[in-house]
Amino acid sequence: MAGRRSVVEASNTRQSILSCAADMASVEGLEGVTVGRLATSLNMSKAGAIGHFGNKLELQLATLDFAAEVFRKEVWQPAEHVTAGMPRLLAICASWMEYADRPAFPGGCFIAAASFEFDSRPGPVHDALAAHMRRWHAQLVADAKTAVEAGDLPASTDVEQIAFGLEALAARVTPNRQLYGDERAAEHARDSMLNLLGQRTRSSSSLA
Amino acid sequence: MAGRRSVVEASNTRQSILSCAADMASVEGLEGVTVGRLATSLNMSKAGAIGHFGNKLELQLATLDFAAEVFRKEVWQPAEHVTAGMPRLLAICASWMEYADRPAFPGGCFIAAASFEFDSRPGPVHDALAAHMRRWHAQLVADAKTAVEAGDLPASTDVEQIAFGLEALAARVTPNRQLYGDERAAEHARDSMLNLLGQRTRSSSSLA
DNA sequence: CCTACCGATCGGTAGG
DNA sequence: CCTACCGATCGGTAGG
Repeated sequence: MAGRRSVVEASNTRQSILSCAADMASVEGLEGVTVGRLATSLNMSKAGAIGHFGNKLELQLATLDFAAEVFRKEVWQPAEHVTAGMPRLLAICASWMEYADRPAFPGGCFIAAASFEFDSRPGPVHDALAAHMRRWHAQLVADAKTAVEAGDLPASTDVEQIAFGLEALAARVTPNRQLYGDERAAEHARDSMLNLLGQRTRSSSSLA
Repeated sequence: MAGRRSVVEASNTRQSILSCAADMASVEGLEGVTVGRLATSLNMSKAGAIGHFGNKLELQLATLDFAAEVFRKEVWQPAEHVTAGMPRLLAICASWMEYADRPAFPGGCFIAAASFEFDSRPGPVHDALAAHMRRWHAQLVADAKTAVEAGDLPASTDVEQIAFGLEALAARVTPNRQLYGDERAAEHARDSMLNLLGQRTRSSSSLA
């Protein structure tokens, strides 16, 4: 083993560490990832694992960014080039629910879990998470506004309420499936989303 | 200070410990409550604080039950004697959103946070939490069924979807308020709930 | 990226 | 309900 590695190897190692940290954090929380167990799980020394980041806070921030990038690629990127407004809202809901149904991390959606872990804990992780979520929230609000202007949502629509509703429904998929074994959680979320968007099709009850 | 206390005093102490533990857990998670900091916060010794429960797991289970009882009293009890079906669903949503808007614990709704902390962590806390939530879920489903039978919801209604949607919307109030300062989170949740229940009143936008 | 180490805190217990 | 203590693990660092 051992010795210093090349820049490329170091970058690969860094990604491996972040992937492992994100997996652990999705199950035990971002605060629950300890340097010791992370290193053991990677077959590395503690100094080797944490050295790429400096300290635990920086590791947490890097892990959050890693998971946020996965989330962006899986949920937002597929809908990026869809027509703004209702078409894009529906595309986002579709990719979001596919992701919620088959999450990239063993403990389920990382972002949803982190938003409950750090909502009442001030600090850099809270702030970084809020910044990510504000961007996504603004995107939902913008598309809802466009949908109103296009006449796809009633003029009386509260676009903030729409965004809130979609976020709430998406986040609940993991806990409801994992807590009381509701295998249809993503389907319920999807149907409720369509309901909030006025696309009430109670019969179209299959995913994908 | 010190010395053993009477049964009544011990019971009071026990409640004080649980109240303090629930406050801490609502902010830092149930796993984040350490015996040492709990004791310090209570001006007690570690042995004094944990002695009432035996070990940390038993403390966690007792804290969960404590918070669940607060939740039951605040959310379910006010609606207990309301007519089953849609009237009771609306009453539950009302008390639920009042509670979400003014939660009993500094970190917000304890139950919602715990359901994200323990959804992917097997063990006694997961199981106890799931048991509580299953009871509440069954209550929502039962009232939704009654509402369908009474004609207050369409015959095609998926009652599981209704329960899922209400749970999702209620749980999201705390994180959205605390992460990006949405003071209208409870209001958005309430309006979305009414939407899911077919009581779409986009103009009635004031709480309580 | 490793070994070897630091002080602090963890959950828990013996004994009073 | 306290003091005093246990081994284990925490985050972090020096030095190579």
